[in-house]
Amino acid sequence: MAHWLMKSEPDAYSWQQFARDKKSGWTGVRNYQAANNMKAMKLGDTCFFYHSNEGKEIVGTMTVSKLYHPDPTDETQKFGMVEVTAGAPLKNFVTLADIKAHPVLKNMALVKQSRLSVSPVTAEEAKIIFKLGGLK
DNA sequence: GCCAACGTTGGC
DNA sequence: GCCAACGTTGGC
Repeated sequence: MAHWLMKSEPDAYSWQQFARDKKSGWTGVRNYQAANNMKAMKLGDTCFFYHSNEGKEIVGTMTVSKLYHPDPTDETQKFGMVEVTAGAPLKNFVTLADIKAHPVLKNMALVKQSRLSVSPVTAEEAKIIFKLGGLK
């Protein structure tokens, strides 16, 4: 089971809103690398919800509930989307500062490729995030 | 608000 | 196919 991290600016779409919606189509990705990562997702994969700009922290989990398919909001029809279902909020948010201070997490794609909005998370990284986040 | 990083576009 | 110009993301 793979793990991923997906970013959203809370001004645009927050975790709080997502938790109310229960599930959401992840539209608006216009970057090939991010789209390729979504293409690689399988049903049931776990994703971390990261608040970019405001907050800069991992706030919750979600699972992939619909595979990659065309994004109707993309007029060029080049990019797709997945649907994700809300999981649990982290008990303790894992901040970017926490991540950068951690010997393992500091090598996350999130840090290395700061502009990539959908990035892979290794099994080891996921385990640490769950632990720091107070889950499992 | 600034700016570094980086992806995309378009002229040649 | 190269590369300069430009736009966007996102941390600080």
